[in-house]
Amino acid sequence: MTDHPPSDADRFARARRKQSMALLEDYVELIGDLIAETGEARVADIADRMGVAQPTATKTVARLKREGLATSRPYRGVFLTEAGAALADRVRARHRTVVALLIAVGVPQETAELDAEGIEH
Amino acid sequence: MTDHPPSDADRFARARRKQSMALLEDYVELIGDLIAETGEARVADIADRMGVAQPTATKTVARLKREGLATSRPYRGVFLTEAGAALADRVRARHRTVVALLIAVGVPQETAELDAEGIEH
DNA sequence: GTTCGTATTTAGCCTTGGCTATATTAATTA
DNA sequence: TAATTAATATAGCCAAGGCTAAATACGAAC
Repeated sequence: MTDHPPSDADRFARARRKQSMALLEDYVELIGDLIAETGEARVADIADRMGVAQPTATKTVARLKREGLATSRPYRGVFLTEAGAALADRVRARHRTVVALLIAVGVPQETAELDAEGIEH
Repeated sequence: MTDHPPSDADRFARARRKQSMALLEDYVELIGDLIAETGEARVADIADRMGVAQPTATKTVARLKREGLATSRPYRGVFLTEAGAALADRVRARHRTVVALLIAVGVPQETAELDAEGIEH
């Protein structure tokens, strides 16, 4: 046993769980980018890049902290924990892999870049 | 103007909107399947196939009705409107296209079937 | 024609991910 | 240093998509 063929229900449930991680991954990756690019990740920049109001970013950062992926000092920047940085690396690696795969398969580079994010999740 | 390169924010916003349609599409497709297979789409069957509690299915069906995609008579089955049936057709067509594309690219059939749903959204 | 079991709905709660408006804190500049 | 501005945080709202428990309607069987 324990090798049922996956039912619709199973697959939908899995998809829901995946999707719930996706936003956290986006945030963690973006925070890593911002720190790399500008030396710090401010909530305002995160909100701007995510296309979201600033309080929304604050709230999601709070969630990242709850999940042990980030830390922050009030009115100071946001920082990744080791777990957060590791996750950001994994996400970035996956991103590169998917883009490479799409290009290998003949998708134009620009399109590949745009589509990769969607496909990963 | 109006041809900015799409910013991160734009892309994330678009992704969010897409994703908000995805569940409705799944429901509509499933309802179409159930009607085709068994002659009717009962809430209990929908809930079961979606891997969700019955009240959750009821609530989503209510949303489908609000969006003009389905109708239902209390304690009777759920039916697709013309718009709903059209959407189901589009979703199904897209599904076939994606699977075909994956197979053409060398993905084993089983994997293709499983991955298609994720990739479409 | 009641009664009983099953299907459906309703009520009420939770989390996520948005928002706006309003504090509050930090930084800058006069 | 004091005042102003900009950044962050808090409060409180909304909809979606989950859930469980309780009420209600239907259909069947007696």
